[in-house]
Amino acid sequence: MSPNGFYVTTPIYYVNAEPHLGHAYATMAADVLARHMRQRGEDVFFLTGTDEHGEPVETAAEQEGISPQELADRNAGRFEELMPIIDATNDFFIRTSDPRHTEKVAEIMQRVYDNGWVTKGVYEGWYCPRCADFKKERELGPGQTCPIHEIPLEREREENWFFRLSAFQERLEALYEERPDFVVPEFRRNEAVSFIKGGLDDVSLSRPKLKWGMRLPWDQGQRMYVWFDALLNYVTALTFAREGEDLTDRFWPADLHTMAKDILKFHAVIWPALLWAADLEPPKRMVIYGYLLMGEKKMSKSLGNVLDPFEVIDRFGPDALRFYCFREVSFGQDGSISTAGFEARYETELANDFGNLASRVLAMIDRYRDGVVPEAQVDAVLAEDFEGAVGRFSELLDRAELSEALEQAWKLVRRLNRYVEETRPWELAKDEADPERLDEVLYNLAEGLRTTTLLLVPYLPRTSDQLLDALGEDSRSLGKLGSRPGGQRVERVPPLFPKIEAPA
RNA sequence: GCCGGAGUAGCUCAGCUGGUUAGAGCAGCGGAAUCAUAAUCCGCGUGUCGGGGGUUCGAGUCCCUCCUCCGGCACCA
Repeated sequence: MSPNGFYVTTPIYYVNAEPHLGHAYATMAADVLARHMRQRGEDVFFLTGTDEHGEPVETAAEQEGISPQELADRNAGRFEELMPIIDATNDFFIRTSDPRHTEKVAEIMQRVYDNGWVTKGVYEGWYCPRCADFKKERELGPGQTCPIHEIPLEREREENWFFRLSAFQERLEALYEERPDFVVPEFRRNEAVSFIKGGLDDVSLSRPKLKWGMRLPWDQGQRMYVWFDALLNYVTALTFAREGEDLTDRFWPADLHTMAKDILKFHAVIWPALLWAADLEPPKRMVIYGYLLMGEKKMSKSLGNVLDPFEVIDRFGPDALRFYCFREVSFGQDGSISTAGFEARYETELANDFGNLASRVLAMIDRYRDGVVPEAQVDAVLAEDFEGAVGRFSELLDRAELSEALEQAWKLVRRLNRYVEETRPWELAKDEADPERLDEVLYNLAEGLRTTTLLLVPYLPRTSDQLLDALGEDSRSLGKLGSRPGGQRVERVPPLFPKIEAPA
C-alpha cells in the first residue's frame, strides 16, 4: 500500500444514456475496495463521476432538441443519485463539464504540447457527407458504403493534432516489464503488452468538426477528442475535490483504477504515456473486470430473466445486490446473472447461511447467558480454521480478487454453522452440566460471528452494521478471533435477510 | 489469418512449478438434530479430467496434433 493513502477510481460514466446495472457493478466494486481499505486504517480517496463531452452526447442532445450541457446536467444527476442508492461511499463525484476540470485539462494538455508530444498530422478515413462523420473500417457496408445511408463513401483527409504515442513504446514496454501486476488479471495484461509490442501509432487528439468538447488551448479551431479530457479526470479531481485544498501530493499516483474490459487500451496504453508527456507519474495498478450478462442475447423481459438493479434494491436493499454480483460472477470474468440466481443465493446464502447464523447465535446468548457474551478462551478447534483468515482476506483484496475474498469469508460463515452442530450448545444448556464449556462455545460463536461480519462489511455494509451493533461492537477495524474479550451485552435482531414472500 | 485463453461430476467452477483412492458449492437422494428466518449438520458421485499420439517409474498437470468455444488484433466515450 502506498504510504500516502489509497486512491481508487471507477471509470467515469458516459452521460448519453441512463445508469444501468453495469454502472452499479462498476461502482460497487470500487466501493468494496474503498470500504475495506478504510477498515484497515488507510487514508482512502474514492472517486467516481461522469464523462460528458463528445459526439454521442452532442447527437443525443440534438435528437431531444436540448443543448449538450442540458442533457449532461440531467443525466449526470441520475448517476449522482445512483451512488447513495447502492451505498457507494465515493469521496467525490467529478463531472468533466465542470469548468474546474476543463481549466486543469487545458493546463495539462498545454504542458503536453509545450513538451513537444503533440504533432500535426492528417487523419484519413471513409467520410459520409450525409452523416458528416468518418466511419470506422469495421462498420462499413459492402464496398465502402455508409451503413446508414448505404451510399458509397469517399476517402477523405482532415488535419488533426496527434498525440505522439509512438514515442512511448519503449517506456511502456519497460513499465510492463518492471511491474508485472500493473494490469490484472494477467490475461488482460498480456493483451495490453501484445498490443504495445505490435507497434504503436500516434493517436488523433482533436476533431475539427466536433462541437461539444474542449477547445485545444493552442488551437482554438479544434476540439479535444473526448478520451483525453476523460482520462485526465483522475488527476484533475484531486485539485478541486476539496475546497481550497490540493490533494494531488497526497493521492497521486492513483493506487488503483478499476474498469471493464472495453476501455483497457485507453487506460493501459495511452494513459501512462499521456501522464509521462505531462510530467506526471502513471498510476500504480489497474484491475479489469468483465461484463454481467443477462441471459446472453435472450435478454427479454417476457422471459423474466432480466435483473433490474433498482427493483432488487427496492425489495431487498443494496446489500443483497452487492453480495449477489460479486458472489455469482467471478470478478474479472464475464458472467451470467438472473433473477433465479439472485433468489437462490439470497435464500440459501444470505438468509439461511448468514442471516440464520446470526439469529441462532444471538438467540442462544440471549437465552442461555441473559444476552451477555461470556468470558472464555478461543477454542482451538475453531481457531484452526480462523487462523490467518484476516491476512488471507486482505491479501486477496489487495489483488482486487473480490469474488475470491468473499468466498473466503463465506467459508467462515459455513464453518460457524458447523461449529454450532458440533458443539450443540442447547444440550450443554439443558442441565448446565458443563457451564464452562457452554461459556466457551458461546464466546467463540460471538467472536467468530463478529470477526467474520467485520470482513463482510464492504460487501454487506448495512446488515453488517446492524449485526455488529447487535453484537456490541463499535469498531469496524478488522479483528482476529479472540481479539475481543467477552462481557458485552448483545441484542437479538429481526431476520437480517427475511425470506422472499412466495408469490400469491 | 495472427496472438492468447478455455474445454474437469447434471449445473457453476478449484486443481501452483507432474506423484497418495481427482475436489468444492449448487441441484438430487437418504439420515440426524431442534438453538435458529423449517433455517442447520452428516452421508451418498462407475466423472473416457474435449479426441488422438508422445515423454516419464508416474500426467488433468509437460510435448505434438486435431476438434469446439471465448477474448485481443488502434481511436468503440
